[in-house]
Amino acid sequence: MRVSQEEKDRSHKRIVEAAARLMRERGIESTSVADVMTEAGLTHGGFYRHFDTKDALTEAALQSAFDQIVSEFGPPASRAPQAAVAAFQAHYLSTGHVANPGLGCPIAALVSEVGRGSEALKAAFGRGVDRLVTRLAAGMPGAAAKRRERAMRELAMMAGAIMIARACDPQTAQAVLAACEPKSTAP
Amino acid sequence: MRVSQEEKDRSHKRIVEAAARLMRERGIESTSVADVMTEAGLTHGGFYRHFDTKDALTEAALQSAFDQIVSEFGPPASRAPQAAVAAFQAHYLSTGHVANPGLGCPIAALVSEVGRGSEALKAAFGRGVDRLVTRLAAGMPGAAAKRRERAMRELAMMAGAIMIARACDPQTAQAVLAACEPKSTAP
DNA sequence: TGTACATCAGTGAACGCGCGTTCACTGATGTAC
DNA sequence: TGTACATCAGTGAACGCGCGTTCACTGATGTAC
Repeated sequence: MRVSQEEKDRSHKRIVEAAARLMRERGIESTSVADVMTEAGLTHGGFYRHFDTKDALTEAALQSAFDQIVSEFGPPASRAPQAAVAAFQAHYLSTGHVANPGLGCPIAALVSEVGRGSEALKAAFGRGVDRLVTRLAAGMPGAAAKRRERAMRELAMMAGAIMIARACDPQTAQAVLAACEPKSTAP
Repeated sequence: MRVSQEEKDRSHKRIVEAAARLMRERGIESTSVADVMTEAGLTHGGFYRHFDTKDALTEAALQSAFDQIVSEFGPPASRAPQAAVAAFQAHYLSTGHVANPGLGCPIAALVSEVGRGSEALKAAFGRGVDRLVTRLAAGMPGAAAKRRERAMRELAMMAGAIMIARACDPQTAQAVLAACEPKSTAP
């Protein structure tokens, strides 16, 4: 039974958001099209009215996950970018983030599988990384010329720490998080 | 046709090493038992004379990959641990490492999938991380008490950088590697 | 505004395929005498 | 040292299962008049 255009748009959004969450939780390969459709309240057959292939869904889900994490910075015109970055880092390096990949950083959740994926997927990932680095760089201390570099270093370390924490026993996980916490912002 | 014990031992080693390489290249899930056995010069049916399950092979492969990367440090009694760490870091953050995951760091290649794996797998991974951190810490500058923490930070950053470089377009990849290179060892 | 009809979102069965694992079989190895 | 036999590493066909994708079908939506 055909549904209205608005209803279809709502279904589309639910599908993408379900995929963004499930893929971060279980990995891209381990998330089936049928799982995503069930989570979206639909049956698997209707999937191909929304996407040509699972790959296309993966790209949309990746984009959606980056949108979400970038939006957690708050509006870009914020008056206190350094405070925003500090809050982001504290939130990022939390045990909550380790335990809940489904709503967490897409880099920490999907980077490996994207690295083995299509060029289109890598391009989308690169764009997401770029957006995140730009927001981080805006709140970095030090010379403007070096802020972007520093933001990349911080992001690599934070994402690495979360992934390692997820892949180890709780004790080692805690040690990694503690080691990577920002202490003072350099003398 | 039954083969000698020594022949079986050689087969076993070939299976584990093929798995360690293929799993780092393609990921654990995307590496089939049949692929591994073919690579080892055998047929898939014989696999279960060596391992009870694919999970058991994965654990052995992980161990083997960590053995390999730790051994690249050279003998532990080395007189120049700081130089060994500097060489390790330069080698780690190279484009060659980005392009060849099969013989590279198991953290950078497998951390995500291990994070979704069994507790046994995580325990093996944690042990590997520990060994690597210990070797790195021995060559870290600064107070002894802080060396281990610093080694963990460096390892998280280096592994994060390699993974991000693998998942982006070549241009972004190069920028990440450049940003994470050690410059000077602090004043 | 009302009617007739084409469109198409969603359903659920079906497809071909690759996977991990099992199994009957082969024949060289290892062991008991 | 030589013989008889049990063991078992490796082979290749087969299994059941879940996957991405296709398809015929349904009936409400959207459009043309």
